Amino acid sequence: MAQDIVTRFAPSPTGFLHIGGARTALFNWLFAKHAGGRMLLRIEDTDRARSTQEAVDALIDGLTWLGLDWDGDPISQFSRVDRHREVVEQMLADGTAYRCYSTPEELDAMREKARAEGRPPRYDGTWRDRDASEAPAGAAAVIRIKAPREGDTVVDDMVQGRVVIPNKDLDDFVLMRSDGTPTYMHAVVVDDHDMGITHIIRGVDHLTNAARQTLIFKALGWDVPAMAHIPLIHGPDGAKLSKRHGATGAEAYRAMGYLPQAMRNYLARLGWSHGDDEIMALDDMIKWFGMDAVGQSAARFDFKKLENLNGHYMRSTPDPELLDHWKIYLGHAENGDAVLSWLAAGDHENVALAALPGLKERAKTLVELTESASYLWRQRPLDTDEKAKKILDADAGTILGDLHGVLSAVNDWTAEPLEAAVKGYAEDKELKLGKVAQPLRAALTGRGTSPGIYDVLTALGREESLARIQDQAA
RNA sequence: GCGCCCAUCGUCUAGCGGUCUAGGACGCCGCCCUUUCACGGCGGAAACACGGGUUCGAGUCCCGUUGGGCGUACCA
Repeated sequence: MAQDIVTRFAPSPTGFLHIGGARTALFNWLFAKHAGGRMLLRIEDTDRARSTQEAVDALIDGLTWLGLDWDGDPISQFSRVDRHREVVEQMLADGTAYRCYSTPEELDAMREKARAEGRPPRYDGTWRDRDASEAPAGAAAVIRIKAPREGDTVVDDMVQGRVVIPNKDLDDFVLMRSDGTPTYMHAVVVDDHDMGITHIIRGVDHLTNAARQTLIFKALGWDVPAMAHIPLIHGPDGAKLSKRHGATGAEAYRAMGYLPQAMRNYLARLGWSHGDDEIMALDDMIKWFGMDAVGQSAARFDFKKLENLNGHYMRSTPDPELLDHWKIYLGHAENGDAVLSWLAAGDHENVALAALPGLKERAKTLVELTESASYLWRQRPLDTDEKAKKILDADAGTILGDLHGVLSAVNDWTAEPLEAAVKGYAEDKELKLGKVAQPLRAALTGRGTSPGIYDVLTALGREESLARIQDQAA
């Protein structure tokens, strides 16, 4: 048996689960599942200012919603500072790291000079070989790695291939700040090593970091994990996905009425493919996933395709399950509470369940589903102001269609005559009665397209009403 | 500036030297189904960034150009 595969998702708590991060998590998850390995979760919270509990909760909330689980407890990087320090001490002792007393001003001057001379703005190694006795009294030092100045550092990447970075472009970067806290670069290496990570899967924006981290691994004499740097997700305009593109957090997609299974499928296909397969069951994704089929170019986010995929999952998700997702959505939607309390009352869940088959057929998102289901809880009759709105018949067809809606709008079939139901629906939708009656007749005589009418009545135990309606139609 | 990465229809992609007059999906257009919408079915327009090589043969390999992206912190 080969060594167990261990991947990790290591986000920094920014207040939400970035959609790019979500895909990184998904790839890590799929890769681990595919290999029967584990995925660990590590919170990169060394930046104390940004690392609030809420931010961490938001991360976990996003992952949970997407159905991405991890093994063991989330690990706080910050909690491991003692170990990070210990390793740096070791490097100091080994001579693979050294103290640097250059001031920020000196560093700035250094970079400026280098840039002016057309060289990469790097630390010039002023303190690289100086003796500690030369240190200015009382000055706080930073600890830098003593990186090789000749040769190249090679990153053998599962996605990017063999990437060669000249060492002269990788300076003696900082491992430990003057306040004694580790930098990201150092903490990542120590943690990945200690956590037994075998495969690092993250965005290409870390590719150069991969070279720097390789230097640390080597300085410590540790094995370098396998790496896979996946391409980034760009906005529809081709620029890096950012706030100005609108939704960048997973929770925003939840609030827009997308299903987690649709998100997973969409995200998986962004940068990864399996022949011509578009819609994939989770089990298939796990079975098929592999880094060799991950592309190398950035992908633009396409809402239309996501929407289409979502429509597919809306239709194919079993009603009880869809109802659960709907409730989750409502819990995060603008006016979801009102609907949620309606659902909680009486046997409204059953009413909703009965209406779902017809409703989900034409809704692409849970937002649309909520909208088209509104006849279920709207107060009737409408107040006069609302009635006063012009009763249009121009786009009548657009709105009525759903005969199944007409029928399920009736709260009590035996008490309320069909005419009242139809009238209520027409009023709801601001339609002329005739416009509703016409297709209703068609449906009742079996020529209509609306599928749910008989099913709903049956589901509601209204066989009696059904018979009556059919009589009436005849 | 320097380093690295990328480049097939509008978008996501298939393609791993000949089977490519380049396939699929979304979107778009038309037709059918349907007295609405949606779903579904059928059909259509739509791409190998450019220039050099290598080769009998290049979307596929190499180089350059152009265009994008990432990195270049005592941020992660």
